[in-house]
Amino acid sequence: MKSDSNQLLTKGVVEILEETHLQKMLAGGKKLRVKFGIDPTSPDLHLGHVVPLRKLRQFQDAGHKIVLIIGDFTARIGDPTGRSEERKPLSEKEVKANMKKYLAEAGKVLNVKKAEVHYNGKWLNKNLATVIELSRAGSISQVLHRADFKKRLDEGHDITLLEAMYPLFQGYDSVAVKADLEIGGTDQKFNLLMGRRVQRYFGTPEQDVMILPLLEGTDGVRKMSKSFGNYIGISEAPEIMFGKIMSVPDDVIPKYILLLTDLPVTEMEKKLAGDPRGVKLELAQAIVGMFHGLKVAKQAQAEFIRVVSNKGMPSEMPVSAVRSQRLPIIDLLLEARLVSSKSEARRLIMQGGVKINGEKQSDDKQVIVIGKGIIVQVGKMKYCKVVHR
RNA sequence: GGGCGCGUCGCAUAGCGGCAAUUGCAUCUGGCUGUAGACCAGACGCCUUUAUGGCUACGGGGGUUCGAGUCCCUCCGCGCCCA
Repeated sequence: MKSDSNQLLTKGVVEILEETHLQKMLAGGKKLRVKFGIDPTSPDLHLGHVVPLRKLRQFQDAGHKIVLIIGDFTARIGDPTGRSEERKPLSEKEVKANMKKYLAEAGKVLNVKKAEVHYNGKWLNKNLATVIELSRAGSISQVLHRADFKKRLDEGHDITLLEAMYPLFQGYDSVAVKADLEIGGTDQKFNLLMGRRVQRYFGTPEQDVMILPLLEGTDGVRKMSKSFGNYIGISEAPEIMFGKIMSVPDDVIPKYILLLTDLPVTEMEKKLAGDPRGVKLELAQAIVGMFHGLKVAKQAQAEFIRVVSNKGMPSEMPVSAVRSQRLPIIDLLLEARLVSSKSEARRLIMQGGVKINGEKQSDDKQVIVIGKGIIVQVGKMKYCKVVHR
């Protein structure tokens, strides 16, 4: 148990403010209220989201209270962190539906039932007086100094006053829920610290802040994000998830081990030098196991080795039915939805990317007889069984 | 309110009137491999009788021209500067 509380503040943590204050609270046996903000616009969780969720779980296991804040109000403004995305206002219904899904997914890591869940619209939506008061808690110069605002202005983009208020709004959440500690990624540092400022302004005790690293995506360079297309979703099919983890560049593997698993980091790192593939298989199994169970993870691994390493056929593949018993190959590919246009089909055949029953096809004009069903392969990964309807 | 500028393939960029249109990233295919990673090569609007072929495309609409992403007018959207 002792070593646990050490790990709590150190493992996979970038920075804690105020660290000594937090240590004192823990040493005094205080049960903390640990705040974590959720964006209701993207219910699909990926491994990047799992990093803070795991940390929250650790706090939960140590007996602390997790307080989840669903930013239905702040989502309407859009967090100006990072790039400017178009932000469609979500209806209440959409938020509810998204959150149901989110909490179900988060439940694979966190014990959601034991956590408090709040919508920040509850205290921000109707209270103009609070909002006015809030706009005094921060200053223009302060906001302008924030790194990514500055960057955006320098790049010739604009920032609305409302966006500038974003950090204050979400900082007020800390007042509303009496947070002792807030957890977030490095990109959230400014926002997290604003929580402290707002709490001070409203005369309540200031929260501590724990900053966690951002996880790189499958490209190993940029942070994992849906818009970069480098994410590994936690609801993805086990085999897909397994394959994606295997494709992550080797040098970020230690980080994955540290942030996403309980595997011994230094030991694994040593092994990585000699047997990278083995370490990655182990990692992939641990992560897939976390969401799908160990048994499924083992199956996924076997499947990966069979299909990818040994270039075999997958044990299961989608089935497509086409209209006719005999079809020109191009129409066949199109009808089976393996390509999106005839031009693409021709191109793929030209490039030698199309196989039928394991045989490479090079004539784009031939007519294929379906018979009792054929196995069509496009590229390395796309398999499909085609039958006559 | 005044002055200036910008809107081109998923994103980003190039484009003295002859353009299916440059380059980078992403994507896809092939090769190679411990991997679906890296690296190398190629492809990347659609359709076809594959052709010095047809059609559709450069924010919307109109115009000039044999010919317009490129010039002109106008509308929409975005930005900068001054007030």
